[in-house]
Amino acid sequence: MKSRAANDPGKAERELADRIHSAAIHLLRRLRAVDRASGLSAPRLSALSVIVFAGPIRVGDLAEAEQVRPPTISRMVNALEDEGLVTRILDPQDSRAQLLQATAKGRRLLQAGKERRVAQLAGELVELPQRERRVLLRAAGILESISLPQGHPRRQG
Amino acid sequence: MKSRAANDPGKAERELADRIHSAAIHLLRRLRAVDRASGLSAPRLSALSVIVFAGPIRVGDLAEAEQVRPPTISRMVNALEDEGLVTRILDPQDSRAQLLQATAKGRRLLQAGKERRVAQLAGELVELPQRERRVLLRAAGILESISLPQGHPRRQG
DNA sequence: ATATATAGTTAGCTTAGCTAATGAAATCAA
DNA sequence: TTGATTTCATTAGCTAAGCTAACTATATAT
Repeated sequence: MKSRAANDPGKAERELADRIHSAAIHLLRRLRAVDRASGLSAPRLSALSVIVFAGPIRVGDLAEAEQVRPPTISRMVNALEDEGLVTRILDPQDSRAQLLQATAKGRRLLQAGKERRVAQLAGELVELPQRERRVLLRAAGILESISLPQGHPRRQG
Repeated sequence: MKSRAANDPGKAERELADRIHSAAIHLLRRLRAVDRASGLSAPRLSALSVIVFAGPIRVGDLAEAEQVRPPTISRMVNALEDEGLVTRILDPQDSRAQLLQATAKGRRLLQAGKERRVAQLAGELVELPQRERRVLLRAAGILESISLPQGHPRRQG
């Protein structure tokens, strides 16, 4: 009889992927609850996050990052602008385009929200033994490394 | 001079929490892209997932799990029912309430979607050395353990 | 028996998603 | 250098997803 891996190639990876996927979903589902305190909806908070960390960014690139169509982002940016969280500057390279930047208020709001999430999670982690925390730290590094496209050219957009 | 931890208690946990949080966000953001193939919107897919894995479940409990208000869920369930993905049965304990159950079609649709996500992630994991995959497997177990409320009574709903 | 609380839906609003069409600038062709 | 085509963003107009307030119906408590 052949080995398990030969009978079902990739089975171990799929089981691992399933576990990681499930853990990530449950983790973020729990943390999402504290975002109510930000006063922003989830889509706006997510868009603001991209603008803060990837900005200055073009409207179309933000739409792609958020996996929505440009008109959706266009209106969200208007709303964020009205709330004084984001400003637009003209793209010096291309005068059809604009670059989106977070304001100081936008950065503060996002930072506060992130700190609430992190504090909530940190409170859960504090009960873990040091050994397990080290495993989680290594895992975070590994997961971040596979999300970077460097080295492996992406084949699906 | 005092130790770092004494100067800033919980700093190590917050750094760890930040890394895990960030890794989970980026992971799920990437995987979300394959959900387009399901033909369902993200909110419906999420609700269906809860019904499949936690069902039979009451409408109000589903609303709480999804962190939305009952009217929002009420209409989503109607839509899922119209598509033949979910059915309602009367709660034998309480005739005001209903229990939601996924149909075979609903379970198949969700299962196919999950397999697409898992296959995508598994494809990324296959490039990792065995040692790192073992770290990820342990991390998944640790993360799942802290999300379980057993032992620690939850204080914030 | 009456009052109160709970489960879910309906009504009506705003926000978030989409496609199609438009305006304006960039790029390509001839 | 014009003219055609592509690209960036917005507008228009629709459906879906979020909310609160108000309602119906059943459960529970007085």
